[in-house]
Amino acid sequence: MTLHTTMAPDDALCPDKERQVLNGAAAVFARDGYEGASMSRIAAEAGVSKGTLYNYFTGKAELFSAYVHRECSSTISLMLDDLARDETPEATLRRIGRRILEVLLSAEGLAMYRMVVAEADKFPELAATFYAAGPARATQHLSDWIRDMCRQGRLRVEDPAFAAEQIFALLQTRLAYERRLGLINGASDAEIDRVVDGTVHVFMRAYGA
Amino acid sequence: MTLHTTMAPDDALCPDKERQVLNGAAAVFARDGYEGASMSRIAAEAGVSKGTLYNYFTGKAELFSAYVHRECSSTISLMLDDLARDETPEATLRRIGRRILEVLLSAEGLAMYRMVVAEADKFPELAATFYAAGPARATQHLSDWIRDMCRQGRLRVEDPAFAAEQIFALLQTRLAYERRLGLINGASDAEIDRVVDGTVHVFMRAYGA
Amino acid sequence: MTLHTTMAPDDALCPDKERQVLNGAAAVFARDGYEGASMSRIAAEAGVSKGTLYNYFTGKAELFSAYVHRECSSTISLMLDDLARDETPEATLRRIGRRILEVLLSAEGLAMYRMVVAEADKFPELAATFYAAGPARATQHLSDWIRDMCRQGRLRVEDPAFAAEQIFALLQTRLAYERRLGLINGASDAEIDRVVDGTVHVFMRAYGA
Amino acid sequence: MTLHTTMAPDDALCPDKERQVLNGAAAVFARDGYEGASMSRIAAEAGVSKGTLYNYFTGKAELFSAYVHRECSSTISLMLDDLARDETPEATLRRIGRRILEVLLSAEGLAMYRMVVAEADKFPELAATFYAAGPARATQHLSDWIRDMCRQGRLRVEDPAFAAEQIFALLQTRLAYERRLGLINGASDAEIDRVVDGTVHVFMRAYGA
DNA sequence: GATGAATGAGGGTTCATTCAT
DNA sequence: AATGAATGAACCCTCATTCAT
Repeated sequence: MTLHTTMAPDDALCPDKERQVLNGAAAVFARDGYEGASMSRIAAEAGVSKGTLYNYFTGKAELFSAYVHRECSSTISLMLDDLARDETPEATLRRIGRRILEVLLSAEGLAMYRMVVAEADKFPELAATFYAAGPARATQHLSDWIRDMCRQGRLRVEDPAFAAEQIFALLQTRLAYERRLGLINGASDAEIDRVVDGTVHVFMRAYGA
Repeated sequence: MTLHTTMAPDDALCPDKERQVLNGAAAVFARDGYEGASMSRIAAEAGVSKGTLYNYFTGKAELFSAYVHRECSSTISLMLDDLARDETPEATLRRIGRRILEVLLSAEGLAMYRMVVAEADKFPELAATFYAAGPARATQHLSDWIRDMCRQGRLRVEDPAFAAEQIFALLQTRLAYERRLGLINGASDAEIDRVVDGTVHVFMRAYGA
Repeated sequence: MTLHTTMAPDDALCPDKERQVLNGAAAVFARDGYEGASMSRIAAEAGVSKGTLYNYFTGKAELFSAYVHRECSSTISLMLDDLARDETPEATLRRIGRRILEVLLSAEGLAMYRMVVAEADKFPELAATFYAAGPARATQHLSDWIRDMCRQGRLRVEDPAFAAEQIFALLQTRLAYERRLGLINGASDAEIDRVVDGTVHVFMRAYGA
Repeated sequence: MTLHTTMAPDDALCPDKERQVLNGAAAVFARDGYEGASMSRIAAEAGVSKGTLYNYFTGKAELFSAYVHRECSSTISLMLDDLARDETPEATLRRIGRRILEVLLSAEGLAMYRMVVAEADKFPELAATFYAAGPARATQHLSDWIRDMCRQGRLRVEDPAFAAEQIFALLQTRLAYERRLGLINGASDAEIDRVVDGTVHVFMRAYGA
């Protein structure tokens, strides 16, 4: 039973010192990676004692896993967007493509990708979770839309799932690749537009009705 | 003790105890990543003493750097292939695309990518080296070819460099992504063909004359 | 909430949540020893919270002390037996010797002995308590009996106290020693008889009238 | 860095920094027991760094094991003594009994006994080693002697092995028991004589020819 | 009286690195 | 040039204990 009065705002927060811990973990894991992170630094970052970490998670691995799961549920799912009806396929693709690319380029998306790729062998389950929450969901979304467009005669695609994955891949031209390698630290709107436009252009030429 | 003369065969090899060290480092780094690797294990794997490591490299970071540089010079450069003249652009693209994809899916290429992405913030120079030796070279190669094809009137491309990067991105549809996440451990020829064909198909539709 | 009245059956028990704690402590101490035991495990074993432990005992040391004292008052005192009158000294000695040996070989007696010996330097008072409750009482008992037998002319003993301690020592031939070292996990009736008979035999030959 | 010359005596010692470690371990284990000992304290006591401990032993358990084995090979084996021919059985028994008892009462013998009993469940192999090196060897020795005396017609014993164990048990009357419990810190010659004489007396009365 | 979240010191162990040989 | 013993900081984790609820 926690608090009584006057702490309404904390009420939604305080039961979750676990959240506090996870936030600290997120900051440190994102900065240092799994192996590079230390429980001491996480505790310091979270503003709790080292022991407290172990009151909520059985160890570093489980804390990492919880962090990845939470991030997959929240950040990554921002990728999805509504597919409005009354607009050209180009416009839809441009809008949703931009959304996806922005997530890929975001600090959270980048950190997630790096860690999950780096530790894929050690945490196969996390890689699967990440894949399901991110790329799989995005391409599924795109695939559904493609199928719809085909039905409307506005696209002609034999293998919508594969075509969706090609969109996803095309969005990772240049910017995403360079960002993952730390060669760039962000991207201007113009640069993003360039990639998205390139994706739309190629896709429509290849699959437009 | 007979030494130098009688060991001619070793002579070409032994001066490179450095190579021996690097081979050990390669095995351990590829398996455990940078943070996960230990100098002890590298020494053991290389069959030398721990001290010897420090006779050739100032520390773990430099050893890692040397390993990445070497790998970039050797393995990764396999990506390039001759661009024969008397064949269709499709055939050339298919051939070179396959070569690139095979490197991306190889154990060495995978390990390299994972490490360099994971440690990009800590070793920016290595990320740049990797990028230059791998993606940049491959896309440069493709770009030159595209420009040539345009001159021959067989392709129509406004921004050859960007189009080349799109090819590179399209080749990373599905297989490369899943491999990096450890969701698959390899790919059949048919699967590779599927991706390469998809790349060629989309590219030619988008940029064919 | 109905509380006190309706819980009469528990009433006799519950005041002794202390007992519950001690039972948990007994299980864990006996299994893990003093240093090896943890307050967490004791709380879990007892089915109470960790904090409750400190409501009844000031700390681990006092809890251990209380446990040892209780065990000394209960289990160990089983060693004593009536010394019937109308039977041969051999018969009495055999009966009481068997009783003592069985306690020494019991799980409780073994655990007690091990802990009290292991921590004798850290808990001198407990060693004294154990000694008083166990060996001292047993040998006192035997000593009284010997003196009685001497008075009746059935034994001839100069130093009854010492002779009693010799009985106690003789009972620890083989079985007790091996059990304490974990070389055996128990003893058959025949094995016990062998030791008891040997004790009686030697003692009567040495001190029989 | 230590020294160069003038340390000839250390020459036989210094190759064995392992010995230095073991000596530190001996001091700490003997004082604190296995669980109570800490690798930090052992390192400090040995005058080496904590890391050095792990250059010689894989961990605390192995270090403990090595210590017990060494102690068993050295200290404990002092128990044995020659059995001269031309003296009475009483004299022999008194001499060898005293030797055994002195070892049992020694600081090393005591520490060994306590630890090996306390950790018998965790290190069964060490308990067996201790038993073989100490009690088993002593009783075997006694048993051989008894058999010899029987052949000479000076003792009459049906089960020499068991009788030997009875001697061993009788020697542990009072002094050994109280010492193990920390009730006494040593024993005077007179006290030792008292126990040894008591042992000889009882044994000869029981088994003398 | 009972709880269990929070603590921080200390546990055993591994590490990259140094340096006398 | 090569060794590997030695180091001590830092690692992850467990502990006995406290205290607000």
